[in-house]
Amino acid sequence: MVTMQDVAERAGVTKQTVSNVVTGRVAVRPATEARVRAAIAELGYVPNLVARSLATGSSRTVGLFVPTVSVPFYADVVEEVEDALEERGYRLLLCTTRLDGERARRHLAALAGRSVDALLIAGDQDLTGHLPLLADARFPVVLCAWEAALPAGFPVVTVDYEHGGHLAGRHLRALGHERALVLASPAHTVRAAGFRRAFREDGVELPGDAVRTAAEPTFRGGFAAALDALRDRPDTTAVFATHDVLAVAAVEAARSLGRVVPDDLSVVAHDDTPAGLLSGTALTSVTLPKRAMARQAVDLALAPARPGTAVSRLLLPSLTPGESTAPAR
Amino acid sequence: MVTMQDVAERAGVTKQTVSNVVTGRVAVRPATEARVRAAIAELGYVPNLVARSLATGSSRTVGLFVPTVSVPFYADVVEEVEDALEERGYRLLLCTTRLDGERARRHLAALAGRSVDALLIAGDQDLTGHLPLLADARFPVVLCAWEAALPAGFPVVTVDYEHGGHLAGRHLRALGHERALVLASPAHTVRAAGFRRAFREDGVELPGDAVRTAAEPTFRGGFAAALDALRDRPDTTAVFATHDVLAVAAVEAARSLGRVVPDDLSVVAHDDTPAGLLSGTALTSVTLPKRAMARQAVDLALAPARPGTAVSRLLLPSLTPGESTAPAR
DNA sequence: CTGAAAGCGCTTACAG
DNA sequence: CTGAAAGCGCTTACAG
Repeated sequence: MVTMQDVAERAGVTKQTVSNVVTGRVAVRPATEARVRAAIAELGYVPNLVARSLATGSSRTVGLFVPTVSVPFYADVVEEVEDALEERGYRLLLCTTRLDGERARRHLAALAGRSVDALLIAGDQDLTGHLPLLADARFPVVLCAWEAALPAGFPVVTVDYEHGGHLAGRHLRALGHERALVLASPAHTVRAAGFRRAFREDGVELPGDAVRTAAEPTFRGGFAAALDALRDRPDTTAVFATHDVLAVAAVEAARSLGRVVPDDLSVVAHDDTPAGLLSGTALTSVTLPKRAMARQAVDLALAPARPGTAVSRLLLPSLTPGESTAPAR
Repeated sequence: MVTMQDVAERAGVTKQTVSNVVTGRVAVRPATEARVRAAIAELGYVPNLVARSLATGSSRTVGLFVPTVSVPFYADVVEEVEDALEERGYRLLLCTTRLDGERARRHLAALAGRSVDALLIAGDQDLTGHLPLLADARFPVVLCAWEAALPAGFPVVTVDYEHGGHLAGRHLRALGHERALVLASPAHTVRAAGFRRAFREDGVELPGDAVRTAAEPTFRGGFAAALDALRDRPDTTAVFATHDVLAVAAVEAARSLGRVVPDDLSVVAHDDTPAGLLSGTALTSVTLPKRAMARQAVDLALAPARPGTAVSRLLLPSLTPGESTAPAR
């Protein structure tokens, strides 16, 4: 293995001159620099990043916890975080927790000891029991894309999910819908609440059972719940699905009842992840600013908090019109 | 920051005795070990992994290149690799290339300099131009889940995709199907070839245009191609879709033509990733041994190749029966 | 079983 | 602009 010392000898300088050339921290006379660069090329020298990390105290690596990458939303988050890190010269150490506390604990232990400069934790996860570990971690911890149950004491960059639900509700109200249902995952009560508020503010109080919770946030679970709800309340003209797969399930359930989307039923989805494409219909959807969220979370994690810096950020979602909503008739 | 030296002083020993306790490499007298462990606990000592890496020459980290994590198959591969690594005490550095050669090159550069002990490259990727870089990488490189265009000179762990197509074909022939179509992604010619071979071996030569290539491997692309094909050859009784999304598209296209799956049309999918659930029907599918593939790739990457060790492995897929195939009538 | 020494390959003040 | 020295926090033979 060729070291900085080897390059230095070849170029007839000392190794810190080589270091100066490589890091660019200190200016080097052009002629010297040329000799050093030639030596680097001839020897095929590659700086040892581990040695650099030990000397500088920074590993140029950031850890990211996500529940899974098998859910399109988190897959997108991972790629956005990766992009943001790459732009800043950092690498990504990925840990999927599968919502398993024990896994999270093991990963946390593996990250201790300076192997990351910061840790991003995306998605509602049960951190109970790890809070002490996290609190005296030797690196900054930033929470990202959390909807509820935010543990105190950590910076967080997330989306105003309540506002997302509100946007969906306002959109449907603007189209004249009155009898609406919410098809929700158990974890999405905040989104449902925002939706309800939009209707209330516009003079329509949705009944208590307007929110139908799917036993599972899967196609099957959503399909069953949607079928059930639409049979129960056949006069329903609009559905807000808090999750993309649930939206597809709602469309299919409506279709199986002989109803056409959007003519007979309007459907608003949440987050236009690739799964949305599967329905064959571009869904009207609440869109989350994933890229902005990733970038701000990374910036927050990498820039040490100084007085006057925002320690938490709530980003606004938007509504992307599609072909799945139409005026009520 | 508390170091090994601090622990040593506290316990009244030298730091290499602390090292012996921490690594467990050398036996330590129980009484001494107890004192050391007490000191570690009192001081909250965590070994600096970067320093250890520099001393040992191993970072206990493995890099993984995948085209993307937004495709369910690769999402699964990432999680399987992560599991395999965790079991062996390694961490995962993730790089998604997005099939962009320039991204791959940058990532490769970022991994040089001993920041990983090995690199896994999953999924057909265009490595042209990076081959020299890879060839004299300072760490082992293992290819995994490649279907075609295998660059020579690297160990590879992959699936016999041709055999997967063959399984699909045999299954449909066993059900008595004769007029079959293949709905394929441009990259899946190997799977289509295996399918064709199964029919040929059973006495049925599929016409040249039996393989329909979707312009894009998306729902939309597959839907259009399937609709086109089924209109073109209305006597078709079975479809082999080389990709899960294409299978869902085929089911939907058939339905839109008033045909019922599996009664009027049998559909065999490839790889039962979560996307398959969206169709609402459990699809009969070729199943890839992702877990075995990940484990063997990791083992191959971590165990230095010795004479007599298999340097490449081809794993067998299987066929998982579902509700989307039935006897031809 | 425990201790003293050298070394892993860099960077960082600090002189010149 | 360049050089000599110390240090980052570990591990690894090697004596005792």
